[in-house]
Amino acid sequence: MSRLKQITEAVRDAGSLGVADLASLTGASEMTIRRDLEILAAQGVLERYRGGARSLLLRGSEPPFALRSDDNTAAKRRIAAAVAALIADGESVVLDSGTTCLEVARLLHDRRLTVMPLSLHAVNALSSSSTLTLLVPGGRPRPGELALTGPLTLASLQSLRFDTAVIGCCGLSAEHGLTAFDLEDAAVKRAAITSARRVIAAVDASKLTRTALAHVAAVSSLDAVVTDAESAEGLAAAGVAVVTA
Amino acid sequence: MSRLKQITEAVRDAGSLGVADLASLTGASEMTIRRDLEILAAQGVLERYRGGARSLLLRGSEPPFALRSDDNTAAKRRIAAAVAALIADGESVVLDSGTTCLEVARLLHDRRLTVMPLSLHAVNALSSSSTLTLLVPGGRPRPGELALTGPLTLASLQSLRFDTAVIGCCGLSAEHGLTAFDLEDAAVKRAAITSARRVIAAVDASKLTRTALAHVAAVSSLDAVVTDAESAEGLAAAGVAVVTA
DNA sequence: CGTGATTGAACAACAGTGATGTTCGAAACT
DNA sequence: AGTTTCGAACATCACTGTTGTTCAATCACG
Repeated sequence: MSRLKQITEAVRDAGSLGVADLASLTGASEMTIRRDLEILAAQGVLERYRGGARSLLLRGSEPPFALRSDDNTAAKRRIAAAVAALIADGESVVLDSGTTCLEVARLLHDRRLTVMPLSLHAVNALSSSSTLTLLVPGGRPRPGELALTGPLTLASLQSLRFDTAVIGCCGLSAEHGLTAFDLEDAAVKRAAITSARRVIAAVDASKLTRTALAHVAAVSSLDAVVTDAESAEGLAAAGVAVVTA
Repeated sequence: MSRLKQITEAVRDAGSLGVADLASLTGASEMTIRRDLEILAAQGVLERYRGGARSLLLRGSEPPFALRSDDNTAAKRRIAAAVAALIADGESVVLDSGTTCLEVARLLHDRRLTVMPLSLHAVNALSSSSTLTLLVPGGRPRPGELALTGPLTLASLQSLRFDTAVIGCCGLSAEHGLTAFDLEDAAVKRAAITSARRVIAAVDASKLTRTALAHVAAVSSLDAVVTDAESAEGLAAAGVAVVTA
């Protein structure tokens, strides 16, 4: 586990912690801790005060992108591979934001497709491809996440029709459907689902036990769920094709 | 001068050249030349054949972004600084593609502005800013240049009104006005100019002696021209404020 | 179909970059 | 005023990316 994540979690659990505490916890020098705190403060994870830092992470919010990106990479890669296998050459695809979908983007780099990613991370991963047609939606990128949101994004989606939408999410359950932490993100995901003929959700096991604030769509609007969890009976019962990666 | 640019120009001037020729010309090993040719072929600069490469650069087209980006940096920085000085805090700015405008983007990173860049390079340069409101236009990024073009870009521009447009160009003269190499780019530039109250052109001296294929706008639609050239009387006579950086 | 030239994969050497620790003067809190 | 904390500057180290070398495979041409 990276030191930044270790610090983030320690500060979150304790509410606030001193620089010396974090130095002895991580084994790094105090100077390094200060540099880390500066980075994390810039990401909005915590707030510095003289001698230490206090957490800014609310319950029900998400740790920032940079800290999630190398979480569970093995599972994400497996899920992403299964999603990529469901997509046929020549299709047009709208690709949601988030770390799992970013892995999907990497696997699509050399395919022959039309792709509209909903985050700048995925745009960057794909912008060097010479085989696919890359479409960038308009919008305001949320800091860190770089997920595109707002009226420009919605307008871009509404003017197009895709074969497939690949949606990541923060929570998924048969009862509450697809949920997201961010309200604007939820609106974008909804627009992406509406503009696609087929909807694939890419969901790692941890998401199946969680429900986030904003409702995106009912399970019935999904065509397939790709997951690494074995226990997805609830979803299968709701009439969705469950693909286990 | 970088070896890649040296190779590009040598091959362009000779039409085609052998690997051994390029190795002795640059002083690098043949293996390195082969690796360079692979890179340049991927950029569409040239075409490889067994034993050498032949140029694909047409007269009237532009060398790719990666090769222009560290050309004349000193002049570009000066021009960019003068442009940035013309922009007041709180303004909304649409920022054209190209290497000069990318320098402007870098200088705007910590300002309090609303900025819509027309190339992904500038988007990336600005996406880590916490002070400015970044708007991404939709569109299809042109390979290498990463300039956004197409109907999505035009729609994004048409739905907004900016205080200032900062336009780079490929050619500028009192007689032929502002010109660009790429037709789609020209349409985007035109839309940017239309959607802004004030138009600033950022033009290094080499552009003032050139005219490119696509007409963008007459000199009279510009409010100011920022350049490093001394001899801009023609433009001043046409009624434009000329700022010498 | 053979022969010589060309290619690219694999490895080694090297330089440039980024991360970490240490020191020390300046700033901040008590 | 005294103590603590902070961050700039420099040294060190690991790592990454670039270059060169070697060699087996491939290609073009006679």
